[in-house]
Amino acid sequence: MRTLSDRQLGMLHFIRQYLGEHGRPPTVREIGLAVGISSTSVVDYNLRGLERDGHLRRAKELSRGIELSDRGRGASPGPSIPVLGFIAAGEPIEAISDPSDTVEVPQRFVEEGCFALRVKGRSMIDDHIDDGDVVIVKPQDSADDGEIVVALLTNGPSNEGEATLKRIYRNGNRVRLQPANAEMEPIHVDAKDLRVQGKLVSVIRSIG
Amino acid sequence: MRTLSDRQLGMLHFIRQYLGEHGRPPTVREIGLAVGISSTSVVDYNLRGLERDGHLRRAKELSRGIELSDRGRGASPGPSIPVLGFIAAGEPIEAISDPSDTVEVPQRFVEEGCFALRVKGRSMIDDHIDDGDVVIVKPQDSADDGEIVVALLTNGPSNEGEATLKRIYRNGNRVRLQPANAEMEPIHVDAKDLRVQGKLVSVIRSIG
DNA sequence: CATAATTGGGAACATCCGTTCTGTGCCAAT
DNA sequence: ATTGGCACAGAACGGATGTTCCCAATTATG
Repeated sequence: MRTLSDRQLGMLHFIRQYLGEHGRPPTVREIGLAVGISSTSVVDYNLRGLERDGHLRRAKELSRGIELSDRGRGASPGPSIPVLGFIAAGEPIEAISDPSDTVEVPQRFVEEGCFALRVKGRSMIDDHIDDGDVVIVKPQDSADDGEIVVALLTNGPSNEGEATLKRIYRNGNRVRLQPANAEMEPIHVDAKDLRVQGKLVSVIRSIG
Repeated sequence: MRTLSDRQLGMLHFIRQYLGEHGRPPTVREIGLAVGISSTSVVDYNLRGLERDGHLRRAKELSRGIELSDRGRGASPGPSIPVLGFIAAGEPIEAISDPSDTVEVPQRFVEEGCFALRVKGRSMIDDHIDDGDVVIVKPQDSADDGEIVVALLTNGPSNEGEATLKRIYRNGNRVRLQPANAEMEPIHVDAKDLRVQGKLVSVIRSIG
């Protein structure tokens, strides 16, 4: 996934704000005015980028045809938590450049301090977690056997930790991290080289 | 207060539905098309009436400048909605005997009047909807091709309608209902024998 | 360095869309 | 019968709006 430019971030932020304030999407020219773009073609150009990356959808040839993909529309936002990044079994969490990407979630997840990650790819398909799904993770430093956890490998090849989403199985002080994909091999690590960051508590999929 | 004419009632209803469906207000011409008014001036005329009675507000000279007043939106009682029953592709909705089964959902689903169904069995596994998942359904009477809908077959073998969850594909006035399971055959019915009750908007899975 | 790709600006175009004007039929009050 | 208000239809005006074309500046890319 590409990183969003400052302009696109600003546009996304303005669209969300405008929607909440007026209950209708802004026009291309209103967006341009708000983020300091004099030409409608440039707004259109960046809207294409945002649409391609799935941040919004557009109805062709229709005034105010912008529709934000995930988050609730307008009037009363409701409880929401930020989406911290992308995760895919076997790959590190990508830092996300869009701080305004949030999902609306049930209240209790907010109360429990959960965070959200957007699933990239279909590497967790055996658990029926599809590309684009949002997983809700409750922070905790331990987990029972067979639970799906966000695990941080502290002693990997790179010094930086890598976080992955996998099922966890303990065997003495050896730990097996089982991917949710039949074609991927499990990872075996020492218990001391692993830190559980949280446990998967919910999967939320938005259609359309 | 004056009593609203049938036309004004229909317009108000359409505006509310359009807003929920598209996230933006309709244009004058879209309203006219929906309620069977050929002239934009008549729509404008009735919109004036609705505005005068406080049912909505209008921004002057602005495309899609209609905004429903609070009275038009309907209240939002709480953060959870009841699970109405079980559903499985190909089988009717079972009435549920446990009225205490509710799911906590994002606020906007409540505002949009959604209801929830608990998935029974793995007959929708091709869409990665697992046994025990909760599907959130937004009430609407139409759907685009390929969308997953709750469809009511009004002219089935039994006189009572049967509701199923399937992907919908239109072909003239024939409709194909495609199950989400490779081992199940699609159903073909006349468009007049089918009523779309709602569209699948979200899947929520709780772990543990 | 040369070339292409990306990002942006300005203007023009076709259509969308709110508004207004004119006219018609209906109905009740005068 | 005449008047006036109401609900409506059709057409047209003008501004709003999405889209596209052409060109410039910047940044990769070979």
